[in-house]
Amino acid sequence: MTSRNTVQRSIIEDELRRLANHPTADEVYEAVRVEHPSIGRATVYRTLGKLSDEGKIGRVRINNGADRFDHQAFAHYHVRCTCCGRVDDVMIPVLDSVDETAARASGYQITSHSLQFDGVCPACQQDLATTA
Amino acid sequence: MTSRNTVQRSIIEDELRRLANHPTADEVYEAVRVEHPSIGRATVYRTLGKLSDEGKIGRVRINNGADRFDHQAFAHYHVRCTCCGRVDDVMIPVLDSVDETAARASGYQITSHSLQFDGVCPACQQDLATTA
DNA sequence: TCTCATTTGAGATTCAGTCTCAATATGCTA
DNA sequence: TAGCATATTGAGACTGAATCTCAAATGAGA
Repeated sequence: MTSRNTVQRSIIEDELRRLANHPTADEVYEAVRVEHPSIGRATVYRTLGKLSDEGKIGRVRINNGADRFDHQAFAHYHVRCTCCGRVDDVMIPVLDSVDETAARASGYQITSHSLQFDGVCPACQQDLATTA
Repeated sequence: MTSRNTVQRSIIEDELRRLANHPTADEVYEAVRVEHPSIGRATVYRTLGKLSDEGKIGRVRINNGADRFDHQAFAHYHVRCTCCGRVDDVMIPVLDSVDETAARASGYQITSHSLQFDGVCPACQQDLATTA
């Protein structure tokens, strides 16, 4: 018995799936609280962390901001809009070969890499264009 | 008059250059304090931030840890050892073309990307081999 | 040298996340 | 189906990193 199926765990999983678009742990917490006010903040943080360790969900580490969670578990990259903060998927092929290249260049045994883009989302591009 | 040459600023720059290997802001602060105990922590954080904004030094954002600063300003990637936490340079060519690819895939106007490797450094590989 | 906007230092504050620990709930065993 | 060992929860304290506030100090143009 290493991992138990608790009510909280499935509530949190469901909420993440419902929110769909890369919420922070705190956003999940607030969303969950609406229906289940007794759930604790630590539980949400703990559970999201555990689920991502188990590979059931993805965790997107944001430079200079709270981690975000992704109901899609498979490996893919992300962009963050530097204007509004939203985070989207970037569906380009995963760069497998860079790990090998980096290993040769550094002497490290590379276990993974993380690649994140910064940019301006379509909506903010629009806003900037009309404001200017 | 937008930016002044203060004593503190050059002390901090010198110390970063002396430390050479990707210290955190707090490590720079502690190092600076040895010779200049009156310098403030906020000043060190502020100054390192400003220098990196100006492009005079590099800032390495570490997943799940304090930012590190790099006296080398030109763009290059980094690896972090998951055992001992040290950070090293990865001297491989910068992937310019991914920005274009990501822009097409996402609709974002990409301004930059950050790529960070995780792995095991040569020293820790050695340790693991002898311990096992 | 005067003047004044920029910068500093000390400490409070924020933010994200983890830890503690008693109480609770899960699920194995009988 | 009850008993039990232990994993998990919830509340709030705590941590680490970084920023903010504001009075005092200081750089540099005039």
